[in-house]
Order: sequence, then C-alpha cells, then structure tokens
Amino acid sequence: MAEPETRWLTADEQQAWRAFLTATHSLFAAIDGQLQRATGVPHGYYEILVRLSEAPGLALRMSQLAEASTSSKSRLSHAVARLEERGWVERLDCPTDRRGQVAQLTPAGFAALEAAAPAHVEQVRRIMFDQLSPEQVAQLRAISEAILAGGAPAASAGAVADCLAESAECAGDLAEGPDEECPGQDPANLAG
Amino acid sequence: MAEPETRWLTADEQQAWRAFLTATHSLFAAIDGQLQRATGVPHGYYEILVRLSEAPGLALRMSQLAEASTSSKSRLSHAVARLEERGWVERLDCPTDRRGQVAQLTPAGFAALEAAAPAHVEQVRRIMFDQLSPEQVAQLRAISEAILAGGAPAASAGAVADCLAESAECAGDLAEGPDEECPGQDPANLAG
DNA sequence: TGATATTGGTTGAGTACTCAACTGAAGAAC
DNA sequence: GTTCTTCAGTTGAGTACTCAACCAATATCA
Repeated sequence: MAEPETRWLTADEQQAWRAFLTATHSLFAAIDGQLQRATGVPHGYYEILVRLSEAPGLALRMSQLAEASTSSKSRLSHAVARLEERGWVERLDCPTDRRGQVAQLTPAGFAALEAAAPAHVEQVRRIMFDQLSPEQVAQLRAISEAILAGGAPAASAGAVADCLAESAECAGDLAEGPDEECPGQDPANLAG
Repeated sequence: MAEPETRWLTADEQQAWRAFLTATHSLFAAIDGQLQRATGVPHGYYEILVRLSEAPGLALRMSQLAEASTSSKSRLSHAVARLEERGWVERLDCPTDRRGQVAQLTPAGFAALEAAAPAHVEQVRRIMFDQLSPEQVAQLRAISEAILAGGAPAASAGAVADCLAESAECAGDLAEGPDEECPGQDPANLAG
C-alpha cells in the first residue's frame, strides 16, 4: 500500500512549465487589458460576441454558447446578463423548448464587435504571432490539441461544431440580424 | 492618413489561436481546481508559497515576491493578507528600509506546501507533460520564451534572478525557517 | 397517469482580481 | 535643512468567476 512515488518534474520540465506560466499570464494580461480599455468588457465577453457573430442568425442556445465559449453555464448566464445591460445581446425564449433561452447578438453588439476587432486582432498578432515562426505556430497548435485531447475537461472541436449545427434548428426562426456585412462571412478573422 | 490595413489572422493562425485559448483555459481550470480542492487556495497563492520556499531564509521583500510570482503589488498585498490569515505567511518589517515589508513562509505554510506539492505536481504532469513528447516540451518552452521576449510586459527571467539575489541582503537577518528537509533544496520540483 | 430523474438556466453568496487613490518613507534638488 | 519626487506597500470600490442551491420544464418509466 506504499504511496506511488511522486513523479517530480525534471529541471527541463520545470523550466518549461514556468516559462509557460509566465508567458501565458503576461499574454492574457495584455490581451485582456487592451480589450478592457477599448471596449470595457473582458476577453471572455468578447469571445461570446464572436461566437454569436459566427452562429446562424447571430443566435445560440445558452448551453451551446457556453460550450462554444468554454464557459460554465453560470458564468455565461452572468456574462450574458451584463452584455444584455449594455444592449449588445438579447435573450429570447426558445420556441422549441420552453426551458431554453436563446442569446442573440443585437445590431449594437454587432457594431461594437466590428469596431473592436481590428485593434484586438492587431494585439493578438503583436503579442503572439509576430513573435513566432510559422513552424512554431504549427507546433503550438499541435501542443494545444494534445493537451486538450488528454482529458482536460473541455469542449472538443467536434462538440463545438455539433452545437453550432444543432442550434441552427432552434435559432433559425428568430434571426433577423444584420446579415449582410457580417464578419461571420469570413469566420476565421476575429481571433476569439 | 489611411488606416493601416488590419492584418487579420489567417485560417491557420485562427485555428492555432483558438486551440491555444481552449487548451490553456481547460488546463488552468484543471490545475486550479485540483489545488483549490486540496488546499483551499488558488494556484496563484500556491505560486507565492513556492517562491518563498525557494528564497533564502524563506523570505522575500513584497515587491520582489510580486515580480517573482508575476503579480501586481496590489494583488500580492491582498494575497499575502489572506495567506497571513491562514497562518501560512508572516509579514515582517524590513530592517534596512522602513517602508518595506518582508513576507516569510511560516512552518505551517511550509508544511502545507509540502503536503500539497505531490498531488499538484502529479496533476501538472497528467494534464500537460504526459500529453507531450520531449520535443514538444522544448518547443513549448521556446515558444513561451519568444512570447515573453516580445515585449509582453512581465518579469524577465533575469529580473527574477536579480530580485532573489537582492532580497537575500534584506531577508538574511530575519530567517529562521525550517531549513532542513526544505524542498527548496531541489528547487526544480514544486512546479510553481 | 403520476412519480422520479434529468436538463436548461438563473440566482446569491463568497472570493479573487483590477484600478485608482492613498500613506509614509527615502532620495534628489536646491 | 526644505521642498519635490519617487518608491513600497495598503486600501476600498467595483467587477468577474466559482460553487451550490434552486426553479421550471422535459424525459423516463412504472
């Protein structure tokens, strides 16, 4: 019944871990700070707006939005409440399930997102991509996916795709968003 | 006077960015959750204890501890106050600068750290290192250092080393910590 | 049909973090 | 010395997140 011997980190692992901690900490501080100053909302809220902007009808069921933005239901509920106060998001009853709520991006929210995106993307690029070679970008992606695959409890890419598809069914009826000029047309540029 | 054209992310960059966001989010949630359940304090507090445990005399000036744990002065002040309530850290007046405070790890704090370390390190290993090849670990470290070097406003490794050295001068007089059996003896294993 | 479990989402309390304002000591300028 | 500036650290207000408790609607199943 001996305790399994702790597998301590090697010196290399330790240095990698600390570099990772420091880098991510300062990276997120920089990303969040810029968004907070520019828009008054934190990065997590921006992510919500982006996910909505990419959804059919600019709308998603709460639980699916939660998954898509890697957020707990509680956190999302609080966040959407704040965004609703700002007039950037609206809550609507889901017609197919009376328990459900659908969050929809308003025109004002859409405009705010459009206004904030260039500076945010520029910041992401400055802080991260300008510092990395294309090979490193590919490596980082592979590393991230390996970590995600390794049981860390979060939405897989597949699950996210699924819920976007599912939500169309429910959100389709409601949508009347500003569909033209939608940045969602090129869904790969808002940098979540 | 034309706006510089926004350098939008390419599809590859976008995918890397989102994978990175999702992976770090779930990784930190897992790390923090485990520590919170096991010790009742968040990962940031654990980092503070680790830095103290590695410092000469188990003590550091507040500002240097702040740099070493990539924390703002305000955040550190709040955190140390909480740790002091728990009896894990003590605040002492700095003998060479009457403005200064020195935070010192108490025996109870040391014991708490010692008790928490194995499970924490195991968690870091499970979530991260078990998922990555040695090459990927090296890559991640290089990537992290590149991001850090690229102007993200945070303490460089050199600055941290400096402040550990400086603090010895001030903390030396006070120290009477549990120096034997100190995990700081092998400073590469507590996984910050 | 009616009892139970599950799902979708909200709420409130507690905690941590950020920002700006502040105190008091140390250095610098003169 | 006396003033001015900077530095070290704390404080309080405001905000976001977590957890657990909760309500209401839907499935499940006898």
